[in-house]
Amino acid sequence: MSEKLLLIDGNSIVNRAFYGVPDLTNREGLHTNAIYGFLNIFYKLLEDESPDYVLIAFDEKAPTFRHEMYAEYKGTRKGMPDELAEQMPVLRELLKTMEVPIYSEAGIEADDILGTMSAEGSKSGMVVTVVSGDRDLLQLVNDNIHILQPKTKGGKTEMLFYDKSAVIRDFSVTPAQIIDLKGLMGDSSDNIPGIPGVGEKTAIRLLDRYGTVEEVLKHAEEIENTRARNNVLANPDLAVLSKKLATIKCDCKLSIKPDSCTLGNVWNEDAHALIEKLGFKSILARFEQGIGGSDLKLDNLIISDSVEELAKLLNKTQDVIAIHPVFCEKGVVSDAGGQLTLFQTESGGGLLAIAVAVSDDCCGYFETGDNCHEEDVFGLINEKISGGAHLAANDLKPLIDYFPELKPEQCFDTNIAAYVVRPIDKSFSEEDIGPAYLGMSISTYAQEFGKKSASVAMTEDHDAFVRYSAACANVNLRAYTFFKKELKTIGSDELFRKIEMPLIFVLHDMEKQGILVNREELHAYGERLGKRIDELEKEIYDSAGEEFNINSPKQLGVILFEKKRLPYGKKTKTGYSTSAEVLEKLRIEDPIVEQILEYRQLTKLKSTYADGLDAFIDDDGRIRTTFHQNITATGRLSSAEPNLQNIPVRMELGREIRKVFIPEDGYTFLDADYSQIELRVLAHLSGDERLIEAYRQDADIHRITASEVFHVPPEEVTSQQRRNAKAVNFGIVYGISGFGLSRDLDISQKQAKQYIEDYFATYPGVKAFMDGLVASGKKHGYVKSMFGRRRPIPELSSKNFMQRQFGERVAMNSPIQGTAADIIKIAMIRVWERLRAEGLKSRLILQIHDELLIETALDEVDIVKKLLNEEMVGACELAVPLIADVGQGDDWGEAH
DNA sequence: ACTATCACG
DNA sequence: ACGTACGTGATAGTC
Repeated sequence: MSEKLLLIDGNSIVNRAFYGVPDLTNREGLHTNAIYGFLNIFYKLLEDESPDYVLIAFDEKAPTFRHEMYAEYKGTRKGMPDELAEQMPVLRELLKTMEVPIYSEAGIEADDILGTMSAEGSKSGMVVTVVSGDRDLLQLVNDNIHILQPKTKGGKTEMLFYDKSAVIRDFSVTPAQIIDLKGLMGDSSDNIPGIPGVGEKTAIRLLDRYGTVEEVLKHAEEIENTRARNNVLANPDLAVLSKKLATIKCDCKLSIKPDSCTLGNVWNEDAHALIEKLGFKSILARFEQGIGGSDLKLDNLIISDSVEELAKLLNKTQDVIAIHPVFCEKGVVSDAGGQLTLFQTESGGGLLAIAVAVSDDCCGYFETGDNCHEEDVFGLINEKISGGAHLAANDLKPLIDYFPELKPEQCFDTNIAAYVVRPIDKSFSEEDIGPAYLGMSISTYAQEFGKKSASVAMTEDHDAFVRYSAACANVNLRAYTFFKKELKTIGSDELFRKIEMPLIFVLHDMEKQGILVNREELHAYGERLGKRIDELEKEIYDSAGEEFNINSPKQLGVILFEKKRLPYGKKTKTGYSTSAEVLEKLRIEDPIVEQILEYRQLTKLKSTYADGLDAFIDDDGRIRTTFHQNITATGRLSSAEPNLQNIPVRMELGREIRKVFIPEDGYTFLDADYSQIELRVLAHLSGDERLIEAYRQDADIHRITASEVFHVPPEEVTSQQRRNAKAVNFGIVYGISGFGLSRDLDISQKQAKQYIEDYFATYPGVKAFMDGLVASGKKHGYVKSMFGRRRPIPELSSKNFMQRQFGERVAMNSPIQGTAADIIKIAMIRVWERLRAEGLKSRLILQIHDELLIETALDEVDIVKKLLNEEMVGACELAVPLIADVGQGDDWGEAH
């Protein structure tokens, strides 16, 4: 294996870190966000690349230029903001302390250092990776040199890998031609002029034909396109100059060589002290691991296949048991325990093994087998649970059936605890929690075992598997202690204990119940759609004059906007927008538009609902969704596989599908939804007197709003005005913006702004409340719901105007949406508990954000109707009445 | 794996 | 001058 050289463009990466990481300061007031971001990227690179040699190149402070005589072109480079500038010397000092080789030299640009080092490294047989966000660097790529380009994807930084073919793929020129490309088209961000009038398209075409700038100039007279020819002929010197400016020097005289760039002890004590001073808690955690070695004292790990050993371990605590169970995938043949067994139990798979932690130095790993049956394992744990022990695990919902005596008060789901603490994160498993909160990093499952299933990993990499499982149990135990305190500190303790933990049982039960579907009816519906779709397809091909894929926005765009020359409204990144919003406006232009709109609607219904749902019907005719309790940033639930929270209702044809959701024999449906819960929550939270009074009067809130905003008496409000007012009310809840409202109502922004102003003039309490939320969000970095549910909003401190604007809307919306989510969760728990306590057969089966569906036994209709209404209305005391409308029917459509 | 579109609250 | 309504999930097409 050849040796690896990692070269990092310090300035480029620091820059990205600065703009990508929200503002941070340490206790002395020094800005630290760029340093923090840089370190994280650097550690990740070390892990991913495991290089033999490393060098970080910086520009010297005084800007110097590759070609002094052309300084005028590069001289307009913007200086960095002070908040970043003050971090540069600190970062360099830190890197030196970390014994990381860095290099900069007056008169030499970082680019040229990177170019020279990569050339030398490549020459001496190393594989070179250059990390930079600067596209110029792509010219260095050859068989031994590639580039990693950081790219921000939804908050996370990913690295784009560039070898020769990737460069050609993305830029249509070879790496060597990058400088020619810049020579022709220039680069405004780098102040390279290029030839005026020559853009990317022309430049690529010319290079494809002639290869280099020099050849293009030589053959300038031959260029067919007149405009391009004249442009080239007018400015040949600029092209030569630009190419020169873009060319990175690979033969600088540097005082180091690639093979002297060895990494020292990154984790030394001085570096630790510096990082402590910078206040990077999560990085300190890495240090402890780097300096102190393993977190898990594996000497104390009991590895056993005997149930007696498990009993012994469990007897060491009365307090809390942390577990990490490992199940076999459904229907997989496994040779766990030495023999071939086919596992296929109700819950998806049999228990293969379980790791148990009862105290920090007392942890066990047990595999099931002849000496340790699954029932014994759960039996022993259940004994402790009956004795009052608490159970800590990551994702408890799938385990509920194994612990019949378990009470919500004994539950500690570490996954949901982490979600409550920071709901904007994407994953909350043990391997996320360990590094993020507990200062320990366990290697991830994917790193250790790739895509292997649990049963395969367990047999093929047994030692690693034991270590991993035990580490997870250990994380759950530590997380129990940590989050218990943390939840109290942030005021989310009750929310967690009184709402989220009990809800696990409710959701588990709802998922298990499922909802009955009339299969025949669903098929008939699908066929009906299919027939009409076939007809429409023919009509559309007819109108288009050719056959094409109607489902392809790209092909459809060509037909509509190129062939038929319809006026296109919006464009997307990739082409014309063909969204319903755009098509609606083209209805009158051509009959094909109408046909496409109908086609779209029907294919959506058929693929997602008719055919899509059919695939989820279980043998007993019921569909079982999964309710996710840890997805949304606001505290709402989500539903997946299938999603039963987005079954059509707004359009008649779509609504028909609700007829196939039916109660079983002897049952009927009761469905209740909150009336305008979010606006009522807003009335309560804002304390706006007028809004509160309106609701107390049981007034038609949209009519009242219309009356105020459009300055007409309530009785003279037209239906159009009422509709518009409704949109304004929605807008308020979403965190209003003039643009959003104007687009929704198809009115001018000016008019929309006026509506908003009039609204706020009418309800000054709402205005004050919203302003307060934004201010508080900016001050604390988060906002809160009525029940203590936090939503961090890092966007509020973004330097990007749009991001910040988004953060403000989120600050206004989240407490409202979050409180509504809290309230219905409380109602769900109470309804579920009462159904149980009163020994009723009826069961809660769905939640759709503000709606609950109960499959109700016919002889229980009256009592459940009453109970459902009582618990929804009484879930929480607000300054305004909370109202739920209950309906009954023999299918979902009818009940709703 | 990403984008566009569209279903819901 | 920016280019935006809040929160989700599924599908099909394209890369």
